[in-house]
Amino acid sequence: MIGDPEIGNADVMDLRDLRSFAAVARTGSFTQAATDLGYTQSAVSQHVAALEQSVGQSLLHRRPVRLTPAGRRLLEHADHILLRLDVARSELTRVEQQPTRLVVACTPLAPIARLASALRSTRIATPRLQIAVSSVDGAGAVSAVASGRADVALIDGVVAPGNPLALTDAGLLASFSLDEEPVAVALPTDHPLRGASVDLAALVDAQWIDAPSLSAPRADLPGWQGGPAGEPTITYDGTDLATMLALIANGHGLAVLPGRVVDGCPGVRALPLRFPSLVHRSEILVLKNAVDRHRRLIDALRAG
Amino acid sequence: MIGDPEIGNADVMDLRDLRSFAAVARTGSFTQAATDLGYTQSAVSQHVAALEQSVGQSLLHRRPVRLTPAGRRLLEHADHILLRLDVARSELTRVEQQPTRLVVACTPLAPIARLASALRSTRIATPRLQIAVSSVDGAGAVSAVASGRADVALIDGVVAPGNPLALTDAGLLASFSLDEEPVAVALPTDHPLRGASVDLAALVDAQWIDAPSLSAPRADLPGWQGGPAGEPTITYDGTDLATMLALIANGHGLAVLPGRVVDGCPGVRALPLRFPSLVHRSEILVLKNAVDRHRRLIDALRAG
DNA sequence: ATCAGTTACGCTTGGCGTAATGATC
DNA sequence: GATCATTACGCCAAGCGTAACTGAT
Repeated sequence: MIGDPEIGNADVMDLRDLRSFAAVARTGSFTQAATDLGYTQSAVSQHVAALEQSVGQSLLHRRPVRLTPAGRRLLEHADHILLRLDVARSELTRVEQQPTRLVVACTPLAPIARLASALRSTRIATPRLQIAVSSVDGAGAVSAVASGRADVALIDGVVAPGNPLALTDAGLLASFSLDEEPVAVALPTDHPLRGASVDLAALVDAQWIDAPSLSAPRADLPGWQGGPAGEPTITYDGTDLATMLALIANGHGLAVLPGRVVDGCPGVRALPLRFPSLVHRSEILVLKNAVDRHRRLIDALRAG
Repeated sequence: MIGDPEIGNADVMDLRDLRSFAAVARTGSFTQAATDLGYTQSAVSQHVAALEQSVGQSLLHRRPVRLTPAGRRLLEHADHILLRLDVARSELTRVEQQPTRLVVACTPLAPIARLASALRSTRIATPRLQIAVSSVDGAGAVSAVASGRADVALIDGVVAPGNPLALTDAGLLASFSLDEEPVAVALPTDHPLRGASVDLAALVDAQWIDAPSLSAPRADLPGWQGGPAGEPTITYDGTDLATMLALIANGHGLAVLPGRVVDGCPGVRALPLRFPSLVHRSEILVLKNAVDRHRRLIDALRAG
């Protein structure tokens, strides 16, 4: 019967399974997901197995762990669901705390200076107000805001001009563009490449440093097409910009970074990107519910 | 730690609890929800209790069963989550069935005739194609499409002109406007009220027939303000339009209905509504994923 | 007194961890 | 052989139903 929604839905797809699946997909490892969630590898394995049986399809290739097409589809839903669950929980457990604490989640290259001046100009920063800043990746920022661990997030990323940052949003978050600044390829000063600007395509064969915690990995850059498989890439997993620049200065590889942070750094020079046209964009992220509450801060930030 | 989404989320809010809670909120009864879901009243009671303990708040007033403010907030999230879960499941369990069967969920006053002619004109109705039509309410139609029990839904409702029908959508459904036609107050032919048209406000004290399965109850009409509590109202729970019109013709009460279905019916006349300005709107509802698959049908329906 | 939701209680099952097994590099 | 996922198994607890209980009409 079409109109009867309940019969036959007995199999309700456990949320623990979904959470474990999402964690495995995110980390690429059953072991890592298990420690993240406080489970045993065994438990996570059982969760994913249960989920796969429940939907009747394989969701993950093992060894290496990668999503199947079905897994990719499910993950999108799972992310939305888990995010909304976070929001629901944080909405309901909201202790009506007086607004003496503003928690801001930031990605490493987000414009924290703007935040500081915005707080000053709006006089939000009364003595009774505390600010906690913590480096998180984009997904972490979304999660932090959704779950109420942070009130707002300042996030950044490299995208085509005018495009919003790509986030898993379930229609619950509002984001406001703060800033778009030029990006450049960061090179050692003694690098042979000269000229006023450069095509990314001209550098496919170069050695790159991916710093996924600091900036989008090269493969995720908009307009980046494949490139030859197996070309060497160094990965730096930290969030320290100085370290990253030092690695570049010492010839370990190149990276795409906002020009601002490269300029004036010894041993490194920035070569503006000609194509594809990219910008380093910053956004402020707030729960839709909370937009009004943070209106003044948002406006001050947007005003610059 | 802000950036670590996983620690402390141990309490994952069981989906069964959420489902039971939503069912209770929908039906207004623990007992009814239990039978709908195939549980015992006791189990549903435990589910809701567990959920309330989990969020630390009362979600439902009992006796009569009604949502608390916190419950209302949670229900919105729960509906979205359960809907998305339905979509996820139906996406993954999609048997790659050849398109020989088109299942259409319809609300009682939806323009099925248009569907028939659209099918003829697009020649979708080849011999190998079957059509199943079943009456469902708006929420049922959403659920039917989300879970894949129906491919498309034809839904109707009374709204202010130009406004979409209100549905719990998690950003997964696409709806297309088909039609807006005038609504009228249906009266017995011998009713004393005369004139070319009528204000709803002039009829607050009249006897009404609410037919929630057939049309929006009066209290849900846009622009309906409260009205005196306790005025008598008859309820007809069926979906049969002829019965409804017979009730009106026999003086049991008035109702707001699309003018089209009233005109020409013996014993009943339609008085156009002057204020508030309302229309009977029809929409076609499809999973966003499936819009392309059903493009021709949608276009044909919209063309009229 | 009846109806509806809650609480008590026992039983079953599901889900976890430990540990052994298997596969892949 | 090391690493990582799966399977086996036992144990505990979560969750269900039955049935007694409570309160409201």
